[in-house]
Amino acid sequence: MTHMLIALGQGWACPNKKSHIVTIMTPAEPRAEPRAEPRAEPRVITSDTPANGDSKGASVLENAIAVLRSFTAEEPLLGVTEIAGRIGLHKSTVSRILATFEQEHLVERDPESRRFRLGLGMIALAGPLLAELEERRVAYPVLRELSERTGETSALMVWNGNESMCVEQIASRHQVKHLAPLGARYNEALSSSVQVFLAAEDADRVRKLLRSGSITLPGLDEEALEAYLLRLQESVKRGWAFNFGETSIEEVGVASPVFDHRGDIVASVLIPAPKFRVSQDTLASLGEACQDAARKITTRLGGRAPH
Amino acid sequence: MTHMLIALGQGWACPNKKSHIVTIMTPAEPRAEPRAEPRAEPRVITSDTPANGDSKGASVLENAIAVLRSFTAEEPLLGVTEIAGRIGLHKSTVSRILATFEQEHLVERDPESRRFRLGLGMIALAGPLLAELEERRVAYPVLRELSERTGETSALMVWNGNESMCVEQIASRHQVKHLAPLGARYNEALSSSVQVFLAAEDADRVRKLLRSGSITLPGLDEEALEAYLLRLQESVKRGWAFNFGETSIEEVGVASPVFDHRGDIVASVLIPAPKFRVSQDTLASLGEACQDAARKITTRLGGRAPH
DNA sequence: AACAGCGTTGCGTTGAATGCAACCCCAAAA
DNA sequence: TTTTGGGGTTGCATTCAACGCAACGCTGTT
Repeated sequence: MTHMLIALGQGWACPNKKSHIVTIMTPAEPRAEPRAEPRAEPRVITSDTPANGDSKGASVLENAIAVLRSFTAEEPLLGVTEIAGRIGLHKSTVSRILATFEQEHLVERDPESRRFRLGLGMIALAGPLLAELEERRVAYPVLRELSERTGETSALMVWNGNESMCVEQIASRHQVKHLAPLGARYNEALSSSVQVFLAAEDADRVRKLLRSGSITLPGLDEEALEAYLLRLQESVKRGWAFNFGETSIEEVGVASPVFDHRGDIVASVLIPAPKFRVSQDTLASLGEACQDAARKITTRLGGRAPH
Repeated sequence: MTHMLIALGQGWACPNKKSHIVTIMTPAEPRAEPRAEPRAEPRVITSDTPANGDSKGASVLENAIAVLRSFTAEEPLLGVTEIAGRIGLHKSTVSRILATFEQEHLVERDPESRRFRLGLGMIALAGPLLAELEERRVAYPVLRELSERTGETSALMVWNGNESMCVEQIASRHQVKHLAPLGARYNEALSSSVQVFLAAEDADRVRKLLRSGSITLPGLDEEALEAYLLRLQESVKRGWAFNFGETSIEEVGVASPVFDHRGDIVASVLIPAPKFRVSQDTLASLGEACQDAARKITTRLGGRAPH
């Protein structure tokens, strides 16, 4: 148990939740695409492989989205066959989907390698959304400074679909680091950013979420539930929440809330880090740095802590 | 003719073009969606309306993309019927498309209004792309300062598909202002940002582009073409290009290039403004401010002017 | 209470997405 | 030079799923 951390900072109090923030669920890890084995098995699509589970019954749209999702920051350039193999679709299908996307500027092809990449049309699509996410841009320089200061990765998370989702991230300068892609989602109760968001919900709703399994808490029973609620309160008082290797033996995390002008929580600042690099003391200092950054963002957003 | 503007600043010289930058075409105005009349005519889809031109032959994918495109920064919340009316599809079709998107987090629904908005899944999709567009984030504070200083809208444009496309924009504080949505594309030769990009191409390629009509120049003939090429050179010397009501009687614009470390052009800073607010003198000062901002961004990108 | 507008759902038809295989193209190997 | 191979595209027939329709459920209004 790592509960006994010093309560410094002055915490935040239970606010009501913000507007456009809704519900879902999922595991935590790099989060593989819902469909298709990451790569392995080139999928020998012969007569007896009508479509194994994966792409089966998937509508064009779902397939198309899967195609778009196969582009990542690490591998921005992909070939038709490559994509087809990964998501378990036929070459020709993928080729046609890509052709449509290309014509709509959602993908473009690298002139030399002849492979595909996401096109700038995506920006246009996501534009209206990006415009709304004022927090992102405000947060960016603050996160940068935070990562500079702590040396660790920092991220801006929002609560969406009962999951904590990453909308901005600055990579740690260290070799070993926690790095989740933009859009990664987390729903473990013990994840520090999830704690921050749940602390802003009222207790009954938290109970319901945990009981329903939307938010996962290992060894869930009534006792554990109440202990968890207590822990949330402590986090509020402390000003930041932590996860000391509780979701994964190798990871720790601290998180702190960002509020809007109404005192509603709109985001949280998260610092994930490899456990070996963080002792309980350094965890506390990370927590304070995190809280500090979150406050800065809150201020720049014209927000204020609740109460 | 507004050619005789003073040549101050020290200009930039002809660089080679940057990597992922390709080709297309289109008109200039707010650029209505390729498909479907903006709104008018609710489309009385009766038996004798098989599908008039618009959605005709449109694949599911194209329809789906059209649905996503109907969300704008001005109208982020849309209902099924509303969307269906605009893009000329059946309610049920749109409803089903949205259902799929919702399940993939690409749209979500506003709890109270029950209407749809873009979902954060879009961020995840566009993420790999956003990560690449380092220029955007670097440019943001600079643009903000630029708009602050000039009072006008400022934008970051990139060259994509033989069109100049907006990837970042700060709105003017004035009531009357030029405002194009993120992702808006321009292909008129006289548009100032287009001039900046073309000035970075070699003359032969520019000739080809103009002759092919990919880039539009009113009254195009050999003479006009050579005059245009000369104008590009002047822009380079001056350090910024301008468009003094030449694409539209009510608009003016100035633009200046942003370079990467190799001296390749990667973007341009554009200040569009209503003509009535800008004299030739103020145009020059806008141009200088623009150039200044572009240089700042270049520097922060670790870039340098060519030569 | 009746109405009107909106979103969803079942159903039958038909059109379009799929898988396949042949083909094209480029590049590396022979 | 020819040959071979991998990757991408295209024509075709099949079949499945997307479409339009209309009926329904819901909510808020007159």
